[in-house]
Amino acid sequence: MSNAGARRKAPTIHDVAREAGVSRGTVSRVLNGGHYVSPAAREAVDAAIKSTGYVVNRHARSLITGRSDSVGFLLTEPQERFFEDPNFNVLLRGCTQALAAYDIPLLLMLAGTQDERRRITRYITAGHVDGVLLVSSHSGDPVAEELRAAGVPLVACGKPIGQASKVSYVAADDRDGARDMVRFLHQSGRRRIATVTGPLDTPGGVDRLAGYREVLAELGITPDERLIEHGDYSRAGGEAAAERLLAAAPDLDAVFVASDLMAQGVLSALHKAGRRVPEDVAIGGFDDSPAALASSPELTTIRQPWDRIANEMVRVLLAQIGGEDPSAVILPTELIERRST
Amino acid sequence: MSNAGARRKAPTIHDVAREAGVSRGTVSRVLNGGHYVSPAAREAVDAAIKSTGYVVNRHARSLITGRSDSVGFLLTEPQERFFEDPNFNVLLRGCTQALAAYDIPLLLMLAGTQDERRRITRYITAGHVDGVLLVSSHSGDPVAEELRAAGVPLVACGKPIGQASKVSYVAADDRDGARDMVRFLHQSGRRRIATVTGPLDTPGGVDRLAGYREVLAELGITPDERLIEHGDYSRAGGEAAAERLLAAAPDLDAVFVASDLMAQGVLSALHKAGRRVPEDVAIGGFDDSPAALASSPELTTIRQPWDRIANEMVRVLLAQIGGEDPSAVILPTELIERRST
DNA sequence: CATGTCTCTGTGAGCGTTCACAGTAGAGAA
DNA sequence: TTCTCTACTGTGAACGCTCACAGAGACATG
Repeated sequence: MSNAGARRKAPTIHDVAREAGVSRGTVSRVLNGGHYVSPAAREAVDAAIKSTGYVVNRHARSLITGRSDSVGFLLTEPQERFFEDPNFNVLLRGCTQALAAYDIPLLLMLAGTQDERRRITRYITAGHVDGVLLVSSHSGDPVAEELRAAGVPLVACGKPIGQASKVSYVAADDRDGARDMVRFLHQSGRRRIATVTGPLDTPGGVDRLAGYREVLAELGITPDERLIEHGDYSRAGGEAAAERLLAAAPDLDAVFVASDLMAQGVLSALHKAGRRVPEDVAIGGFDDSPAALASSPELTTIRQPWDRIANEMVRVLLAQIGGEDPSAVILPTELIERRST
Repeated sequence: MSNAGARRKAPTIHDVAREAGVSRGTVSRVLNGGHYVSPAAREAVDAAIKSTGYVVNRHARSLITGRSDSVGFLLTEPQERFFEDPNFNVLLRGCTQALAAYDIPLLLMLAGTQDERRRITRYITAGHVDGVLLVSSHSGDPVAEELRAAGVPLVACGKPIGQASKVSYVAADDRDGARDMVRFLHQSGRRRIATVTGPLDTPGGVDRLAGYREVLAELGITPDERLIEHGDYSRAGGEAAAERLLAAAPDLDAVFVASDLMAQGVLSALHKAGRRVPEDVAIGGFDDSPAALASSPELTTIRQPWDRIANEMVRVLLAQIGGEDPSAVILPTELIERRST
C-alpha cells in the first residue's frame, strides 16, 4: 500500500532496515530464506516490508549473484506454426508448471525474424535469463549454436542434428515409436507395409525410417525399396508420395507415415485411387496432432509424451544452470489406436 | 569468438577499456550512441569489443538507469483461448514489430493461474520490464490494478470497465462498429432487426448494444424490447438467445449478434427453426474471428483493426514510460461483407 | 577459567554500469 | 598573447543489493 501509483523512488533495503531497526544484512537474510535470523528481527522486517511496500530490485540482486532467477522459452520460428498446435500448448504449460515448483517465472520469447533473433540473442547473452528452453524444428539453428558458444545453459526440444554432442536435448523416442507402429501394423495382419518418411535431414525423418527398417529386418521381411517414399511433412508431400507408392507397389496393404499431416495426404491419395481405409490399406501416422482427429477415418498414430518432455526439459536445464554437463533424454512414445488401422 | 562455451567470467567494460587503451567512460559512450567520441577511440573500442567478445551486462546498466529496455506482453488468462485466435497472433506480431523499431525486445508472460499471476506481478514490479501491454478480457482484472498501483506503465487492450480513468487502453470502436452493422442491415432492406448482446458487464456488451439502440433511434424505429436478448459470448448462449428471440418476435428478419461465436449459435437455432440465412433472416456478427469463416454461410461481421491496435498500444506505452499521462485511444472498425446478409 | 560452538547481527567491499564533473588540447576570436 | 569555445577524455561516485567476515552474546565443554 502507501505511495500508490507514485513515481516516487522505490523503497530500498536500506529503508526497510531503518524502519525495522535492523541492518541491511538482516533484511537481506530475511529476504533470502531467513536463516540465522531471530524471530523478533524477522517479524520486524516483515512488518517493515509491508509498511514500506518494498519489492526487491532484481537488477541489483542479479548484478551481484549473477543469476536472474528466470528462464526463457525461445521460439526461433514464426509463432503461428506453434500456437495452433495443442501439443505445443501442452509443452508450454508443462514447462511453466515445472518451473513454478521452483518459483521461477518463464518468459516466452519469439524470434521469428532474423532481426528478432539478433535482438533476443543479445538480450539473453546479456544475462537476462539463466537458461533457455529452445523450440525449433530447423535443426541447424544458428541461435542454438550462438547461445551455446556464449555459455548460456540450453535445452532443446527434439534432437538437434548438427553439433548434437554439446547441446542438451529432450526428445521422444522416434525410432522406437516407429518400431511400435510397424510392429502393430504387422500384428494386425498386414504384410506389404510401405512407409512415407520425413525429410532425411531431420532427426524425425531419419529415426522413424530407421525404426521401420529395423522391425522389417527383425521380422525377416526382405526389404523392398519400392515401399519407401520420402515426404516433406506437408499434406501435399504426403499425397504425392502415396501416389508414387501406389504406382511402384500397388499391392501395399499398409503405410506407416512419418507425420499425421502427411498421413492426411496419403488418405486422400488412397481415396482417389479407390482404396478403402482401413479395409484395403491401414494407415499409421505420427505425432497425434490435431490432423489425426480431423482425418476421416481418425488416424492411429504415435503420441509423444509432451508433459513428460516439458518436465524433463526443465529438470535438465536447471541441472545445467547448477553446473552440470549437458545431457540428452529420450522418452518413450505411446501408440494411439483409432480407426485407420 | 574466443573462450567459447567457457564458464569463465565474462569480460567487463573495464577489460574492453584496457584492451582499447581508453577509459571506462569512453567505452560507455561508444556503447551509448558514440557522441563525443573521436573516430580513433571509437574504432579502438569497437575492435576491443570484438576481440574480447564483450556483451553489456544489462543488470548493471539497469541498476543505474532504472530502465530495462524491454517490455512485457502479459496474458492473464489461459493461453489456449488466445493462441488459437488469429487475431491475437496479429496483435502479438504487431506489437513485436512496433517495438522492434526501438530495438526493444518483447517478453510474453503467461499468467493463467493465481499462482502464476503472483509470480509474474512480483517479477514485473521488481523492475524487469519498463512497461506492460496487457491482454485480458475480464475487466475487473486485479493484476492491472496492482501494476497500476505499483506505478508500472500499463496499456490495456480493450476498454477496462472498472477504474478506467487511470489506466491507458487502446480499443476498437465497439459502438461505432455496431452502428455500422445495424445501419447496413437496415440498408439491405431489413426492418425487424433483433440483437443478441454480450454480457452487460463487459464493455463490448454495453457499447455494441448502445450502437444498436442509437441507429434504431436515428432511423425513427420504435424500440422493441422483444428484439433484444442477452448472450454470454458462447456458442450455446447465442443459440439459446436466438430461440428466445424467435419465440418472442417470430417476425424478425435480421439479427445483429455481438460476437461471431454467438452468431454460430444463432445460425444453428435458425436452421433448426427452418429459417434460411440470408434469405429469411440476415445475420451480422462481430470480431471477424475464425468462427466467421467457419460458419455456413460465412458471416458478415465487424473487423477490429488489430494491426493498428498493436501500433497504438506500443505508442501509448512508450509515451507513458517516457513520463506522459495515461490516455485512451479508440480506433475505427471495418465491416466485412460475406454471405450471411 | 579458558575455550569452543552455535546463533545471530552489523559492516565494508564490490558486482558492472552510467552519470556528472573536471580537465585537456586545439581552434578560433579578441 | 589570452580568452573562450568546442570536442573529447578520464575519474569518482553512485545504483541497490549480496557476500564474506568479524564480532557479540549465550551456552556448553574441557
